[in-house]
Amino acid sequence: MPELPEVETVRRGLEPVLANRRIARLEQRRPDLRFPLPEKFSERLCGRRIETLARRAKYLLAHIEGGETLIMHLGMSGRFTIALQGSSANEPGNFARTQGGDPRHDHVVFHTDGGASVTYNDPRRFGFMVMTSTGGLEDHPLIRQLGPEPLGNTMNADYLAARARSRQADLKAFLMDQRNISGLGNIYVCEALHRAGLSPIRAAACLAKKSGAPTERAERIASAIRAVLNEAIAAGGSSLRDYRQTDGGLGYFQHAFSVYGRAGEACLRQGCRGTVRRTVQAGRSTFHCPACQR
DNA sequence: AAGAACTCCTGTTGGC
DNA sequence: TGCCAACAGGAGTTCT
Repeated sequence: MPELPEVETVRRGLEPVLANRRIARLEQRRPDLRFPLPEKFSERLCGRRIETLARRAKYLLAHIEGGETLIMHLGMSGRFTIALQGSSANEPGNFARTQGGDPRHDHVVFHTDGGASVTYNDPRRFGFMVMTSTGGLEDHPLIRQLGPEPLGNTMNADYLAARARSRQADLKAFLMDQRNISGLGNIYVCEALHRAGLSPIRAAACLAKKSGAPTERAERIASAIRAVLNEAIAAGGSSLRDYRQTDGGLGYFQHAFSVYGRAGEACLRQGCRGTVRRTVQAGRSTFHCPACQR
């Protein structure tokens, strides 16, 4: 569900209430999400200060005083909601349901010494939380294999070409694979490919010349990825079903989609008379315009 | 070793 | 109205 822009929006929402605060109390309402929650979860967090709240790819990283890092992933339906002391947002009723989701799926609640409570809600439980030593974070199995941040300096046409050279997989699968480039998901891959005018079913190897040098297509997809992500972050992410910002508010980038969810509608590219088509790749929906994405 | 299929889980939607 | 299949922003595991 949440891709990089949504996770970054959540990070920005949580940072003011979590960074530099201590965990006063932890409510853990079930033993596991996708994986078991950390051993002695409460003991390892309570009384400790969260030094910083960072993001890597689609992961939130809470660096905890004492040398541990809490790695959190929202899966498909994970959501964080903040309730400040004296607010009624966490009490039963329609208001809470609208803001934070069905309370039956409130699995973990962090209470801070600043009087805020942060609730993790996740109906499908594809999300997870694991703890690891901060020193060994880069070697953690979940982190080690991640490709570069799409908004960082190392993600560029040269990198993509070198990585995609001689790859048989199609472009969409290549960009969805977090080992190649991290943080993209189904929505933003579809949007970036449309912006770049590239077909999702073209072989990834088209990004490189025989020499390994980047093609003009590689330049186009690299800048399209950056542009789409930056615009989506500026819009607070995309709200389709589950996703909400930490104040319960909606992101609004979904109104700026060029292809995602627009099957049968007209292509929005200037001068293109094509119609957006939905196909299925690797069991996931792909939206693209066959007329202008080649 | 790359690539594809299968899997986890709940909720919503659309067709009959 | 009910029932059932398809689908949903992800990605680890297991196969070929």
